Amino acid sequence: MSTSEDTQKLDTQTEAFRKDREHRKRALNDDYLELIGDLINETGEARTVDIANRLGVAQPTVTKVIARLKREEFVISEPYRAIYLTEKGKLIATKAKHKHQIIVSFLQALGVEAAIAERDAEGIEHHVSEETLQAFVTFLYP
Amino acid sequence: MSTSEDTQKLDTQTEAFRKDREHRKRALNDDYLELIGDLINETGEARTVDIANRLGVAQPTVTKVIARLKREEFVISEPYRAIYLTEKGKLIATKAKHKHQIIVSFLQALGVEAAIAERDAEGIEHHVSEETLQAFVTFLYP
DNA sequence: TACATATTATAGCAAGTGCTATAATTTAGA
DNA sequence: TCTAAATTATAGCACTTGCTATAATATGTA
Repeated sequence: MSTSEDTQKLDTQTEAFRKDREHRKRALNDDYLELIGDLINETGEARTVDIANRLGVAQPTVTKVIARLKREEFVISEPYRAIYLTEKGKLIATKAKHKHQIIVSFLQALGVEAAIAERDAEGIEHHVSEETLQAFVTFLYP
Repeated sequence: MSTSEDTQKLDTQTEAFRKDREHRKRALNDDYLELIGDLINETGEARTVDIANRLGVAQPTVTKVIARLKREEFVISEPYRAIYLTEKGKLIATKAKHKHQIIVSFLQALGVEAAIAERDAEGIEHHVSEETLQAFVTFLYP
């Protein structure tokens, strides 16, 4: 392998690590926003206690993350009241849900069992590019 | 959907979130250990400065993570000296590299471009279960 | 050898997620 | 209504990854 190819590989890998760190940051946002969207669809509102239960996390942890999501204008909420999505938040929630569903379907189509597909999708979805997602869709609906 | 099925779904989802948080913790370890393994294979040793360059991160960040990996007995190193893997560390590095390669091959087989496959694999690999990995292998070598 | 350069370690900061304990507020039932 | 239960907010802890600035050590070269 030539020196320039080495450099190219280095850049590609370093870029991959950078992207991965970005994705890790966004992963939690996606999880929260998607879940808040689900709860609103199911019950009309997203309450702190329900978010905490579904995520399997303590309630003050949720409160703290919601405060950040509020700062960043992904959600709206008054003290002691339920949480709602802004338009910005809705967009992310919808995209995340869509991606999630495609990945679960894709894994199941490959023969992965439903519960495991669900578990893996939860982690994978935050790291799948548009291109790869498209490849999944093409595989599902050729 | 019945109440017990709802509960089942809740448990599955909560468990998925729990697993995801575990995986996020391990992801950084995997990245470091796999990279240290690569560097040792390529140059005989893993130096802090090289790890920092490849990850695209500042050198003191690497030093700090290495200190933790040392505490947890994944690596060995003397002050101002290079870093080496323990048996425990080697095991994880080898597994991670194996998984990484399968995922890259799989994505490319699906038609994803090489550089993108590499980027996505970097994130995905930490969240793919044994079962799903096996499904990838079966797809590659039916 | 001695000095300049490269590398590693340390200090100290910011921001984030996670926890428990406890205070404040809302909701629901007697 | 009024009180008990449920819910949310706050305080404060630990730990982690990231950073910059700078000190300590190692390496290579004149």
